[in-house]
Amino acid sequence: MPYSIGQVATQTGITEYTLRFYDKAGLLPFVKRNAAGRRQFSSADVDFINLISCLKDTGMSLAEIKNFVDMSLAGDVTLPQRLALFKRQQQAVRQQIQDAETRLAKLDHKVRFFQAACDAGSEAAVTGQCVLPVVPAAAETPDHSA
Amino acid sequence: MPYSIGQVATQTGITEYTLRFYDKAGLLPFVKRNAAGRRQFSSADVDFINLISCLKDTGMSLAEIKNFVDMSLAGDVTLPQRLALFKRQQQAVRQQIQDAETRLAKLDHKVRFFQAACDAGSEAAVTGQCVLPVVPAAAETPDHSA
DNA sequence: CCTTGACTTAGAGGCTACTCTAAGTCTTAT
DNA sequence: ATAAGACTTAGAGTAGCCTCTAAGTCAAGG
Repeated sequence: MPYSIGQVATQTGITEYTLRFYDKAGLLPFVKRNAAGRRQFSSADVDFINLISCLKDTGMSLAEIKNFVDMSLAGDVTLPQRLALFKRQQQAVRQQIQDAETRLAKLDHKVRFFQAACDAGSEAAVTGQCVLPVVPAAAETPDHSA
Repeated sequence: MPYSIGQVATQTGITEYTLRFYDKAGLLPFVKRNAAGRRQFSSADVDFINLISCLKDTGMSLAEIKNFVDMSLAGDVTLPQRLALFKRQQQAVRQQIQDAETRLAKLDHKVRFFQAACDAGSEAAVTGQCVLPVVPAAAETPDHSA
């Protein structure tokens, strides 16, 4: 028992507009139509759409995803390429996590800085305790601007 | 000794175009000009630009960053708001890391699936061992397509 | 003086990924 | 039969973020 586009939109949280957009873009070549030309999604289709969402969230562009879809349609010959693609994406996500952790550390630093500044009631009071400068402080230099 | 826009571009990896774009967008109101109207970046400016990069990488929009810049210029009154902003962004990044880990697990699963499929030489051979279906398999159903 | 090259501006163009409108078709219930 | 509501298409519009062009200014070297 197939699903309509509206039902899939509800299930996946992707709007009908976007689903049609993906279809137009060649990301959903497997979706069947009924006699009236309406899309009929199987639950395997829905699962695949969720996979697309997942890939997109890892930072894969629609073009790359289309590439993967095309490979999938091409059959078993492309298995090694698809394996390679997922390994690459795996690495990419690992890198993303590392980068995010680096940024988190910077944010932690900032939070400590602003906590101290808030407690002290002024930024100038804690400047110098923080490596990351905030706006060339109006408080720090006597100011000789125009 | 101040830096030119070209030097800052080299140092930060942000193109001159983008730096000017950021300036136009009000993200760099602190950058001074020389008599000829050319931008002169201090090293504090460069540090701040790196902070902007960092915030952008955490998913903050330029509009939000502008908001932060404006608050910084407004002085110590906005310290609590800035603290709150960084705390929010900290939480956002923690969430991003969690989400990335969830996706990484899915990718790991996919890699295992395709590794098995590659070893077996066909997708059909390992289908059913994987929750995430790949394209409504040409291999699984007898196929009655056009 | 004149060229080279780094800078200035305003504004046009481009890319990705939607998001929506318009006009029309199909399905279902009353 | 007809009205409501979910669907169809092509194509225009939007948002965010650059990216570049054109035309001009300025400083230093030959």
